Amino acid sequence: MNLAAKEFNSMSSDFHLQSVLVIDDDHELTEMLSAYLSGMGYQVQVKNDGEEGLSEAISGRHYDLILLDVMMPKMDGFDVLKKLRASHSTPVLMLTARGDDYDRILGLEMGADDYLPKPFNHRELVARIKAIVRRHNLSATGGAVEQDLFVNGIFLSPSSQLAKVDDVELTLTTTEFLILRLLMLNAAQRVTKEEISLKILGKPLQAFDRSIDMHVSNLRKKMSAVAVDEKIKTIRGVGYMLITGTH
Amino acid sequence: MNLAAKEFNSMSSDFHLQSVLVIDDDHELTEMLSAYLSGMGYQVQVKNDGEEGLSEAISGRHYDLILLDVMMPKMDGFDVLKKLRASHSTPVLMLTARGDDYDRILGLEMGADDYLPKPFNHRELVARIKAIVRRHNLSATGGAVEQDLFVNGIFLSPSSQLAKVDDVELTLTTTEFLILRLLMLNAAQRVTKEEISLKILGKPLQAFDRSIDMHVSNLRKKMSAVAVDEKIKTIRGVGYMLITGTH
DNA sequence: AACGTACTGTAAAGCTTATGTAAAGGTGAT
DNA sequence: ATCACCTTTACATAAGCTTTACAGTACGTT
Repeated sequence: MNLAAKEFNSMSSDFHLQSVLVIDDDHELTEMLSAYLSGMGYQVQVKNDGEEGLSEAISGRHYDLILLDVMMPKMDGFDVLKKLRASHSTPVLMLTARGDDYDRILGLEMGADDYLPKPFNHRELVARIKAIVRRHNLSATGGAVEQDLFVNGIFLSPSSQLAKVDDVELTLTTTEFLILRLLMLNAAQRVTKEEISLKILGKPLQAFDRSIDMHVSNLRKKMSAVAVDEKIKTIRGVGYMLITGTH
Repeated sequence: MNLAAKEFNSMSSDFHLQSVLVIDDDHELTEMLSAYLSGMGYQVQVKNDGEEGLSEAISGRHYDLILLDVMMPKMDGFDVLKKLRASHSTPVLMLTARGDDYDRILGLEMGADDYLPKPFNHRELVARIKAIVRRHNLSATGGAVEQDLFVNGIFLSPSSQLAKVDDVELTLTTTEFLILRLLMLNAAQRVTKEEISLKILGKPLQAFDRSIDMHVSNLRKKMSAVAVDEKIKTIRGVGYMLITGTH
């Protein structure tokens, strides 16, 4: 599972965006993080010092992820993390600046899920978030059960990440699985590439970006090896749509 | 009607920018950009240094897009972007020259909506502008659900981009779909070609431009293959009108 | 009624851009 | 280091928008 997994979990049960708490005293950085993550559809809360950040983190409000700076006045990231871990197991991604005490970072096993050295670009950030959310979801299995889907001969079982077409099992990658699921959840409705990119790949669709086309192409190839009829329709200039067959 | 226009914009594949701010100290380039963008019907404002550019950007005047050079004297593009982001979320396309500080670009990557390395050609510029505006418009209208329409035996479902005439499904292009939709939203009312051109094609109607006639012609051809009665009436010298049948 | 003009219908050609996909390249996980 | 997978590149193809060309039509004028 990747970044989209959480969002896609909540899509089936309840429409509630993934929420992220950003704790960093660098206003420029938090502005940019906020803009970027909001652009990805997440609800973002920003706190610009450790104390405020901690009280927000343990306020009772739910966060799916906390981005936590190490170097901050008053209470630094390690202190925040220590106090937070006393009561919460929220995933934490630590943001470390060059020059931070690497021995301390490496030596301490305080429960941060990962470390991301500054400066970082959005690709690195997305990759780390994916990794964290995946790990966290693996251990937190008790949550909402996702419904199996069955549309036009395609069977999807999210709990086992199993896909069958006409009773033949397919081997899909996680991304392929999630795209197929998004299309099935919106069967017979247009799904834009922008939406797919944001929800599944976790990044805005860039000009000349062909990766979604490739995933869809691979999906089609795998499905057509089993069933003859077209399952995914192209809507030129817009995106894709799952064919329901009930026209 | 305003509402309809807004609704329809959210599904149009092409968006018409109103105003663009260009911030670059290269006079030659800004003149070229200004000429080119003006030629496309946009209102273009040019500032040739970072400070002026920033104050213009936050002056209160609305801009749909800012083209921002990285390398400038006094205040460079990153500084402008940082200060701008403190209060504005205007889409920004950064223009980066080879030799710009690549680490910095990576580190601050998430502040801008896209980067365009110089030198660039017009096609690439247009493609990236489109991508940015499309993204921006999507997040602005993302949740809006568009209503199905049913007029005179024609059924339109925007969510599936499906059109049926007398229960027979039609295969329409996006432009045809949008024109039909505009006519249905204004059923039994005259819709000028000028309006169709502006709203659907995103450009003013030019002399001798026959493309709308062609789209309507194609629409009629597809519909008449299914239903015998005329659905679209020509209003000579004005435009077209959807016939309601109840007259 | 005949004529002229401007507009419209539409087939066909031209042109631009989006898409499909193989192959190469890159990246994180193991 | 290897693997699995995601992304980018490159090119052929398809889709569809626009232009061209010409025939037909409305409509006012003579």
